Amino acid sequence: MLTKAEKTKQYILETVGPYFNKHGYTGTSLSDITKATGLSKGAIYGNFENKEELALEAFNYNIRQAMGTLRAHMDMEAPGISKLFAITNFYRSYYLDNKLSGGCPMLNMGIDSMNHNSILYNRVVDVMNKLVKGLSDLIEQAKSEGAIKDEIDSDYYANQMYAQIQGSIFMSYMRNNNRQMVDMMNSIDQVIRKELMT
Amino acid sequence: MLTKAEKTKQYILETVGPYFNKHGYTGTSLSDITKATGLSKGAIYGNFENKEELALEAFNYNIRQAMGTLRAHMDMEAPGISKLFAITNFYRSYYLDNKLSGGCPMLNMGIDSMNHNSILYNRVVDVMNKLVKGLSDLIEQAKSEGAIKDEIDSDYYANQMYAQIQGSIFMSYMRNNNRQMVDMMNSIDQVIRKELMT
DNA sequence: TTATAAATATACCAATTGGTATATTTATAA
DNA sequence: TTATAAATATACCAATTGGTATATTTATAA
Repeated sequence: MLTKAEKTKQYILETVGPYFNKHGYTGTSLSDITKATGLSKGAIYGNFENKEELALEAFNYNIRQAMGTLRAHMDMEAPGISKLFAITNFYRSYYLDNKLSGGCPMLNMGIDSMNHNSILYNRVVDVMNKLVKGLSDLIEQAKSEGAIKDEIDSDYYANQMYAQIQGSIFMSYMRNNNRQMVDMMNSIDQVIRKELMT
Repeated sequence: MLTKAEKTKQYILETVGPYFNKHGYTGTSLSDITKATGLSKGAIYGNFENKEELALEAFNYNIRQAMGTLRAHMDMEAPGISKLFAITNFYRSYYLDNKLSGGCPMLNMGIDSMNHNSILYNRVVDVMNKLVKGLSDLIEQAKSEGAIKDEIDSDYYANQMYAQIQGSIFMSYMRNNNRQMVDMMNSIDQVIRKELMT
């Protein structure tokens, strides 16, 4: 069972996560935090060492939220190639899924923390590398299952795909329109079918 | 000849542009600005109405800086197809060219202003649409010159390219490495050659 | 039920925020 | 050279910043 403090901590992260995602690190003040949570500074500082630690844990929470359904899907037993298509499909609704919580935490926190806060920045880079590695591993799996050509450079394609995903996320959020993400996912699917698959 | 105030205004924008680009709107304080310029608040507020107007003009300055060499190139008389390749070539050195000034103003200001400052945000979207339109027009030009197939949807490809460019910018800045941008520009060149060209 | 520990609220801190009114300095035209 | 206009510096403002020490409240085990 969760202690009271653990519940409070969880509640703070849930409440404050979207706020940090929308407004960034310096854009979120302690008074924003106390106002949004209805808690006092005592409660905040009793559960988190300082604003930076709170922001870091809020980012981790945001990533879990944004990636939630995908991660569960990936842990299931299934062919690599079908998981690849599940990923593009996941991103087809990504814009709408994350609109209310302020957009893509990777993009938001990456840009916000660059030149600014190395702890948060390094965490973003770390998550990015893990996500790309996950993509690369899937391509390798599909290769070993005979669905994707042996000569395909999985790292290269994983990086290209992630760049295309992030670029389309950026444009969709700028234009307040899902269109670019759908177009890009269709395009990635086509590359998988025409260039990668056996 | 420039008046003293005009020179000062220019000097402020040059000095403060990279600062806003690196640290964002809320991350740049008036005291940062006076410290960086060596000028007083009187000088700042004598030349700009408020912090927001200064940030907007600094963004415009940053865009001009980042796009400078490209714009001149585009205004010259040349076949559309060669201008398209000039664009991918321009972005091959974009990461390094804009590293010192704090990265891509579109990406930085877009994310910084989203949910936060509608004037700056709208300006980013406006510039984005103009840049994509420019790409689309080039494809159309190349079509009329017989270099690109008639059935190609120029708007679609222009949007795809811009998303790919921005995504690779993001990854390159996160990883502090030009690699992703070069790979992506090569990939775009290939699409132009294999899918678009006659 | 009570003593103690855990959790939260309150009151306060110096430093900084964006901005303004006014004083002072610097440029310009006659 | 001087009067005036333009430009910049200074001194000040209330509000807000992240953070802390301590008081108070709430949960927990005996």
